[in-house]
Amino acid sequence: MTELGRRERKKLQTRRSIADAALDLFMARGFDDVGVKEIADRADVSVTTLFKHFPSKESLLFDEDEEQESALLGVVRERPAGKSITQALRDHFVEAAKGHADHPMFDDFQRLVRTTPALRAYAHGMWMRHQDALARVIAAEIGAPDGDVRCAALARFALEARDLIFDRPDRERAADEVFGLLEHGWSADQQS
Amino acid sequence: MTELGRRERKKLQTRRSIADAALDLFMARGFDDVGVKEIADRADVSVTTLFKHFPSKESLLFDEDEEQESALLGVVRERPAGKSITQALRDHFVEAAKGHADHPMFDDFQRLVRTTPALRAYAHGMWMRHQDALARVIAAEIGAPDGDVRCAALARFALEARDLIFDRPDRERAADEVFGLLEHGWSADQQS
DNA sequence: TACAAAAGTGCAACCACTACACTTTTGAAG
DNA sequence: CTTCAAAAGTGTAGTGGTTGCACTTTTGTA
Repeated sequence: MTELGRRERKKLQTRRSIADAALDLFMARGFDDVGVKEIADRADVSVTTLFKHFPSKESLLFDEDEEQESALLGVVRERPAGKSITQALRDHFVEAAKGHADHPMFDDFQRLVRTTPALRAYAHGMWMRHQDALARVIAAEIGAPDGDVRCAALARFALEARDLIFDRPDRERAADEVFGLLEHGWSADQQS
Repeated sequence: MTELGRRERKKLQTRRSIADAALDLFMARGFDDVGVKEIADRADVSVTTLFKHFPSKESLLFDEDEEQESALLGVVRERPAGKSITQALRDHFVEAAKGHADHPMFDDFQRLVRTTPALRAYAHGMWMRHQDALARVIAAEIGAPDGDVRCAALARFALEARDLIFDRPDRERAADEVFGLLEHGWSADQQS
């Protein structure tokens, strides 16, 4: 099934060496202080080749995206009986926010992205692309028609919630409050 | 109070002529098919001057932003007694979405922004900058501490809701559903 | 009237990104 | 093994937004 010829292997290899070079340099000196030329040089390819593998400078840092989406849809689709959709999403994000403590490089990466406006915007854009897929899964789960507004809204809000929570010091508590709001509504604890 | 000297008047005048030239050209031929040079020429200024008035090509289209924010904060702060914050926001957005039918140019403008990715992203970014201010007003209204997570979440979600609603054919109905979700929660009408 | 701040200018440059014409590599078919 | 076309990679020259710089012109004020 996964029979990759030499050609494909070499292609992936170049791609990886570019991404690796980019990661190293960005981590060391910041996103804005590293030019594409330098990355290409480090990866021993031409700038043209670099852009044949990646559509933009920002994209050099975000390679794996398919896994994230399937994981996201999975936790909704295969949540245990009795667990609400919002709870499933909450738990998923809390888990992800725990920050792979085994590999501290991940925290550095997050800090790089969060502190670089261009990267922050790009990452957010990528993340929000999952909105439609998530909305469809939610609609399927509750038997609503595709394109239902409430499902689209929940999908959008839940995805936004992740970024909202990430910026907070106490993420778990923040997740409880934000997803509590989504689950039970603003007027649940509030008088106005 | 508003005594503007000749200098300030001239400055505003050049600024306006730049913005006007940009609007005309963008409307006529689209955002991507008009260069800054051409805009500067049309406004009879140098490119350098153009960029001393506007930080980017996108910003040429978004001049007034202060009014929008104060209007937004106003509808929350000065909502009639008995009206919830979410309802006030809902009504405000529905009103704004009605699209100044008197001036059809506004609809063209909206279409230009919504169909140009760069502009859409920029406008969304601008819009979301109101989040902190809105969150603070909400917190003040319900007597919560500044920086309360639920208030920040409601602010964020409400702002996102506007864009969500704008894309729907029946905006009023969509507004009801989305803000109903925010007000009463996902589990209000849903079994899972 | 003189002077300093502010506005505007033109030029050169930077950087991400693209088009193009080209060479090299590689998989597969005869 | 040879042949051939597709695919990967290259260098160059460009575009377009954006900035830095040194400069002139305008304008409010002392």
